[in-house]
Amino acid sequence: MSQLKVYNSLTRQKEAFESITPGHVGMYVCGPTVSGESHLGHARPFITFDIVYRYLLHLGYKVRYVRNITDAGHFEEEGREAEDKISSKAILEKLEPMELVQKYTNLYHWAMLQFNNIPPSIEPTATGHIVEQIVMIEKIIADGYAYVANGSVYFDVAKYDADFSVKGSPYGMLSGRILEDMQEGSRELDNQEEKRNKADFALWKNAPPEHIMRWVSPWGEGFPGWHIECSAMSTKYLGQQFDIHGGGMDLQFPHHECEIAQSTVCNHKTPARYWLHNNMITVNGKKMGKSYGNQIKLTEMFSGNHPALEQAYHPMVIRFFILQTHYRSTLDFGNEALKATEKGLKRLWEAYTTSQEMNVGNNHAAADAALDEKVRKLVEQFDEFMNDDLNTAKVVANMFELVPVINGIKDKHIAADAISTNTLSLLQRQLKVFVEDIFGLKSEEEYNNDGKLDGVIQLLINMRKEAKDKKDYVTSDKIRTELAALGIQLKDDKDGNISYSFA
RNA sequence: GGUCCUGUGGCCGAGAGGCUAGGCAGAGCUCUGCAAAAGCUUCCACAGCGGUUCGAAUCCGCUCGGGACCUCCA
Repeated sequence: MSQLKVYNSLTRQKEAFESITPGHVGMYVCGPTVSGESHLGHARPFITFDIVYRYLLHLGYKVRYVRNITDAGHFEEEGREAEDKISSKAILEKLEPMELVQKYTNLYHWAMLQFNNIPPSIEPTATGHIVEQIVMIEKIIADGYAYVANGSVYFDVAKYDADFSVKGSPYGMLSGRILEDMQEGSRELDNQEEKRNKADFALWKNAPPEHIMRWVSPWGEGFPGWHIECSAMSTKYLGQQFDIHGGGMDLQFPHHECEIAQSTVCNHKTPARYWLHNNMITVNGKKMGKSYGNQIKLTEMFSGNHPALEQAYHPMVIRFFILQTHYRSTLDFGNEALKATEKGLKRLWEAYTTSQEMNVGNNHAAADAALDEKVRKLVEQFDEFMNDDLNTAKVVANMFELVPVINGIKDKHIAADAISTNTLSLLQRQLKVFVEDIFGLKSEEEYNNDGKLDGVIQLLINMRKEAKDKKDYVTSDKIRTELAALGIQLKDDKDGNISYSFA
């Protein structure tokens, strides 16, 4: 089998993946800031890296997957002005800051569950690692790469760049920018006068009196800077250098760039070997994000309760929508596209279910050698495509090519012995592995079916069958029509059975 | 202004020198008591203009369009 290759943002090319410790992988992914509700755009990295996680497990690695929760510091409430930090929001809602954070953390966890994302091995919080962050900042100061100003601490980017460029780690190495180029276009920010250079970034911020979230530090009461938590927590749980660091492309600069600088000063090596970045979800070609006010919250996606939505979309539909494109391409949101995904997923899932119930028979020689070969190839390519920078889109395309074959066998349109037992069982096995274990798809029915419903529907199906046998089409059509009105679709199969699905 | 990405059929999207994915929608047919589902067939592409090449959607140049980052951001 081919070897896994991933596109490394650091080197701008696909590279063979080799873990530092054979058999083990350490992966860090930037998690959410829990000052507000997650939106559709947030779903992408968490689903993308869930696939990465699942695929690495499939390859047999033991993976420690760390995904943080940013619940402290300097961040903004969605839809509010810049100065409206978590603290003032808390006052408005008469909530403790941690109460607010808890609320959105719970909501986030709920959404992750809806998507069938496997929880990370460790989910550290920024507030739980204030000490680690302070220790790290002290080390950076001691090494001379940070300075204190009015109770805040800033990272000295110019000095870092000068000293580490010669060691092969210039500031900007990840995002491909050169320090001098960046000076001109940057805008005015608060407290710029405290910084020696515009490019310097905060490691620790002095807390103004009204800021409720504050901790004692060697520099006075304040809160950690925007980037230090990831450096502190990834080092703590994954070591000075680990295998994969993931996140959205918009985090590449400055967030990941700053992480590299901080960690490199402390640990003398680039923190992660492979940097993976997923692209954005767009709306009419524009990134879905705070700044554009075009985001659709996940609760709205699931309920359909948003002006831009023509209907509700099931979490599995969204998951599949994301899988149908390569993670490094933008993905344009649209009702038409989502509906197409919904229909496609339904067709795929039904064929998948059929494939798992199929009797593989016992014939060694395929009657239709060409078809047998085609099926085998389509299945074998699953691994090949995933190994090529996790190309889920191509795997999905192959799965769809297998659908007519599966349905054809079911309908007896394709002879039972056309495909060998070997190939059929390979198909069964690999479909299950990829559909359920790696893609993490699951039946929509599982969400709202407690088992009793199935019994009731089977009863109605039997009644319809009896009516049909008696040519009592009035009764049989009534059962079918009224169930359809409830969103349950009956289908007369070729073999005389009746199956159903939820519309 | 700087750095970088991108432009594929009605829509969403793979592909990245020759074999021209896939899904949805449209059209026709088959099966069926009817319908649905399913199956089969089919229409519709590589922004424009040049260049390289035996051959370009794919490489190069220009033009036009879209976008990301440089500020919190997945």
